[in-house]
Order: sequence, then C-alpha cells, then structure tokens
Amino acid sequence: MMRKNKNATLRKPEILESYYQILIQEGIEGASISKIAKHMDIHPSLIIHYFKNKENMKLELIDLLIEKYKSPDMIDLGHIKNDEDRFHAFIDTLFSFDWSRTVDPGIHFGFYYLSFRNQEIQKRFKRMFVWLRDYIQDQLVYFNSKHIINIKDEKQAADLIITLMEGLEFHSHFLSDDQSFDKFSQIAKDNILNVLKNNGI
Amino acid sequence: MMRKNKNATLRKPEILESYYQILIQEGIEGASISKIAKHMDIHPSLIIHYFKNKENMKLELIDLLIEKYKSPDMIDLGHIKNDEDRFHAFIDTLFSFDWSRTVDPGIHFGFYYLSFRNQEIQKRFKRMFVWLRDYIQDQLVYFNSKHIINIKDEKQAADLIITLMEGLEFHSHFLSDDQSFDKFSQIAKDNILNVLKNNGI
DNA sequence: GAGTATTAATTGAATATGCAGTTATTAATA
DNA sequence: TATTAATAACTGCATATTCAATTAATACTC
Repeated sequence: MMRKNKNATLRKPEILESYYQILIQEGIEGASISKIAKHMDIHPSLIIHYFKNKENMKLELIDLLIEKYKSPDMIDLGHIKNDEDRFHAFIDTLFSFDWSRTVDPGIHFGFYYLSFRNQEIQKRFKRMFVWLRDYIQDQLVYFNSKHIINIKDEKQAADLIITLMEGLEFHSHFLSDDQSFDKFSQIAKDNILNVLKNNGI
Repeated sequence: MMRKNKNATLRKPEILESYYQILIQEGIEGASISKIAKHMDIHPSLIIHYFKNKENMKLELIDLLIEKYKSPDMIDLGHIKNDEDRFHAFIDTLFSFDWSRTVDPGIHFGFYYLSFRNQEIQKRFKRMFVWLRDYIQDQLVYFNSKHIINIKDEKQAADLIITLMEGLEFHSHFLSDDQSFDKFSQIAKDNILNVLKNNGI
C-alpha cells in the first residue's frame, strides 16, 4: 500500500473537514481524535502532529467556520443598483434559511455553548458578532441617508436585527412543526421592516 | 464515622442538585458521575443505583430545571388589578434578567445544544416552548379583549415575543460590554410594545 | 418492646473501554 | 542530507457501569 505524503496546507483543511463531519454525526462530546483519524484512514498521531492538541484543532475549526459564515458572495449585493431593491435583498439575506445554514446549526450551537466556559472561543464569537453588527450598521446608515428607511439610531437598529436573527434560529428549532422557518422569518422581517420604515427606533 | 442512610425522595434531589453545581463548574463534558459523587462524599455507584444510568439522570435534571423555569410565583401577576399595569408587568417579567437566569444560562444552552442530537431532550424543550407560547398567547388574548393592546393574531405575536426573548439571551451574551442586559432588553421591549399597541401584527 | 426477617441504601472492588497525548521509528520528499 | 510526513506502539488516566458484599432502616412477629 503506497503511502501518499501531503503537506500541511493540504492535510490540515482535510482534517478540519473530517472533524466537522464527525462533529455533525457525533456531537462535540463524541468527536474524538481517533474517530476523525479512522474516518480519514490515517493514524491518530498524525492529527496531533499537525495541531499539537485537540484544543488548537477546535479553535482552528471555529475560525474556519466563522470565515465561512462571513462568506462574501452571500452578502455582496453590489450588483443590485436600485437602493430600495437592494435594501430588501439585504433584509432577505439576513433572515434567509441559506445563510443561517452556512454552518450546521447543531455545531454552531455547540460552539456557542462552549463559549460560556472557554474564553478563547468566546473571544472569537464576540469578534464575529461585533463584525456583523458593524456591517449591518454601516448598511443601515447608507439606507437611512437615502431615505429608504427612517431611523434615529442605526446601532440600536442593528442590535435589534441581530436579536431577531438569533431568536429566529431558536424559534424555528423548538417551535417548528413543518415548513416553519420561512413563516417565522417572514414575521420577523415584517416586524423589522415596520420598525425601520416607520421611525420605530 | 456514622453512615446516614437516606431514601430516594431525599437522595435523588440531592444528587440532582450536586449534578447541577458540577455542571456549572465543569460543563456537560466535565460533569462525570465520579465528580458528582466526590462532591457529595458518596460512592459513585450510589448514583447509578438511583438513576440506573447517566442518561436518565440527565433527563430528570432537565425536567427539574424546566419546572423551575415555569416557576409560578414569577409569572403570577394576579395581584395587580389594573389591566394596563398588569400588562406592563407581564412584559417586564418576560424580558427580565431574573427570569432568564432562573437556570444558569450556560447550562440552559448546553441542554439546548444536546437537543439537536438527543430526541428525548428535544421533546422536553419543545414541550416547554409550546407551553410558553400558549401561556403568552392566552395573556395576549385577554389584553387584546380589554383593548390594552391592539393586534390581529395573538399566536403570531406570541411567536415574535419568544423570538425576541431568546434572541436577547444571545445578544446579551455575545455583544455585551457591561451593564448590557437591561439596555438590550429595553430595546426589545420598546419594539414589542410598539408592535402590540399599534396594530403591528 | 426485644428480636428477627426483609428491604433499601451504601460501599468496595473490578472491568472494559475510550480518551488525548508521548516517544521512537520509518518513509517520502526537496 | 535534512526536513517533514506518517506510522506504531504505548502510556496513563478517566470514564460509565456491573456485581457482590455490607450496613442501616423498616416491618413483622413473639
């Protein structure tokens, strides 16, 4: 059996991808180094070789997933020239099923949970949420200046949007019967549009 | 050293309380049977004796915490006779720090997370959220009939309130600087009051 | 009410398993 | 040849759970 040697730039993403898959199947508690290794048909030590320890691997995966979440092609709406249209596309994207599922919600949740006890993980998520808030705020400032919306405090509005976005995740997980994400997301969107358009904040 | 024997009705809640404490300190991954036993100064086998296995113990703790969350003294506002006052007290309670912290948020989150992979846990939380939604809906129906609020769809309004409540938890965890829960909760409340009072849903 | 049988609570010791991580060795590559 | 990739074998440790033995509390009888 020929042994294929690869280097870190190839191997590390491969390992992280397998880690992610095992994570989906087995959860955080169940995703052990040996299971990942078995899934890749390599020796467990090789994973240690590349990441030194499990904690590092975990953090690198979180970094990767956050970058994936920030995925530019989803939120780049520059091709829509009409401001009103672009505004609606913007809101639609924020509350879209696709974007909320760029990362498996179970995994997302798991890492959120870990952030309560792990400062490094918390730091990363805080950074991500601040990035998101700032991004939304910037957009709102623009749309406000163009009188597409009518608000006084763009930062507060951005906060409210994030609150609704995250609450929606929750809600659709626990109160869903069937095709509920779209329905709930519509309620949330109607609400936020009402706020933004009619000087509600 | 005298050994004090207790019976199941005393011992089981004791164990669950210790489990909860260890859970806060060590997280779900770290809360092992032996750690719980050590904390109580009893033998690990005794825990198995009462709960048969760890999974059962987990489920029983979740049931206990959910009952705690439904704590009637916090949401029983019958003593407030004026409808308008009671309505505001109702909203204040839903978005209050105290209620959201009846259960340690880290633990709450941890079990939410487990519900993605554990059907039994998911069932319990779904039941809890349906209970909460129904409860809120009933209240809204009453306040609507008394013209304290003005809405068309009480169920949708209840859904939106839960979305905001849960989103608030999130938000305050990840976007907090200092005294932020109250501030964010105020934004959420202002928003929902605006919706409920002005026929926004 | 003393003594005894029964049941429940508790412990002790042991088991098998899986875990993350270490060290040493071999193979490929540049 | 030097460096990196990969494996192999192994360590120590913690885990949940089992089973048998022991102690305490309770119920029953004389």
